[in-house]
Amino acid sequence: MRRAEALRDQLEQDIVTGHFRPGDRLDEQSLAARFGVSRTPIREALMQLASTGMVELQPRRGAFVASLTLQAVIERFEAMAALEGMCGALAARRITEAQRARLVAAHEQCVEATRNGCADTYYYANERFHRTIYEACHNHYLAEQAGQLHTLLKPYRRLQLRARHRVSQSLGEHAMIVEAIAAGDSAGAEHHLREHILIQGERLNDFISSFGTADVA
Amino acid sequence: MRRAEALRDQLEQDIVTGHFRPGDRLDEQSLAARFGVSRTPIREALMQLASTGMVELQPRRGAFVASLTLQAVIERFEAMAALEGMCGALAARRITEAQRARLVAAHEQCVEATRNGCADTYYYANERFHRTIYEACHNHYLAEQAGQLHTLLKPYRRLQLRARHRVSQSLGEHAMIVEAIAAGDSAGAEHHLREHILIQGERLNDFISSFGTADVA
DNA sequence: AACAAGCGTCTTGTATACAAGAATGGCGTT
DNA sequence: AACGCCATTCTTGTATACAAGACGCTTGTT
Repeated sequence: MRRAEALRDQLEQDIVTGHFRPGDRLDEQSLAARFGVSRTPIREALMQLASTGMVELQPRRGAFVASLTLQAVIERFEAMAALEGMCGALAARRITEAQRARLVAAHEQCVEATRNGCADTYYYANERFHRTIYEACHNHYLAEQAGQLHTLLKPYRRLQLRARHRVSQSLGEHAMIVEAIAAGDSAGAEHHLREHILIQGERLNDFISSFGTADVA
Repeated sequence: MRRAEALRDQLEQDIVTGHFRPGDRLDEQSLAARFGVSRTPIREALMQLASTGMVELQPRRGAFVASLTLQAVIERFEAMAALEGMCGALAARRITEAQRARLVAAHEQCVEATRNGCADTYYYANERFHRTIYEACHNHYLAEQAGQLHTLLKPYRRLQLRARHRVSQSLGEHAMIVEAIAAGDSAGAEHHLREHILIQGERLNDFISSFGTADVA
């Protein structure tokens, strides 16, 4: 594998896990020293991350971990609703038997995790749930785009889950989504998935607004 | 402006206008020599184009003008339908008076151009029509993504217009879109826009299939 | 004659060197 | 003492040099 790609993945991990936080400056020289490489592959990795929206490049100023305003996050939730809704619509028509089984399993694991109050397990099951839908739409490009946004919005999704009754509501939405997809109800799957995403944006908005902070970081 | 950005724009133009054709190899050294710069900014420009999908980077093999298979093009039309549909839905609720006027004007110019059989004028009016909708959704990110796909699919859209009766059909679709957006009919705008895009993919499929070529290039 | 293996060349990937713009600190002025 | 300007220094942007993998050609063998 090219070093630049390995570095990209490593940096992405560092950002997602919070080692680097939104707004942090990503100094090329320090990163190069830390990873024991030259600035060249570092720059390449940063540019790739910039193209996914995880990093913001300011000309002649350097790279920063993307710090999205509430407005920007909501915009992305709206776009995500469109993409994921389409995934659902297509999945309802194209899902394979094996994928359907995996979707149901992931959903049940979500239910189980909620019953046990196990936040981490819920988180990963939820991840599998959505990734399965992406896969089931049998549109590589769409799956890729949706997955990218999914990753980008990860931290904000975690946040909105802390809104009152959000988890149990979310489970109900998942149930309707599973049902619609299993029934081959394209329009229903799309509708429920879209609302499922849009609600997340709205709940996040509520949650942030109640703290009065403009920046989600 | 950084040289890399200027080079990216120039290369994009060269690809869109057909100076470089799908599948063409983009040799770093030749490009560097042609533009009188070193390979470094060339590489940067190529990576940026790769992130938009206009260029494909094969590790250790080099850069090629993206040559999408029919399957890949259809996937992108589906994704585009999702994004543009959402643009329409939001535009129906958020469009300003000025934007509405521009939309109507662009539509009328499309009608006019068709009546005169002026393909180029139609093309640019159609461009304005769609760009106005992107703008009217008042979601910068969504507009950006939709615009990027719009650019990427440009050559394939031109192709499907050659299908029988496609232009006049397209005009009818535009009319319904304008009407829905003007009426604030969010669901209607979304539906008509989505179908408008999906049909393009289908007509393209018909058109290509009737020639029996697997590659759209 | 056809195919495979090895070598040479060419291209990409990475490192280093150099240039140009931005930030910061000190000094001077008010 | 505070504000502004200039110089220094640090960082990014670009050029060049070097390394390593891929392709093609030649040559030897079957």
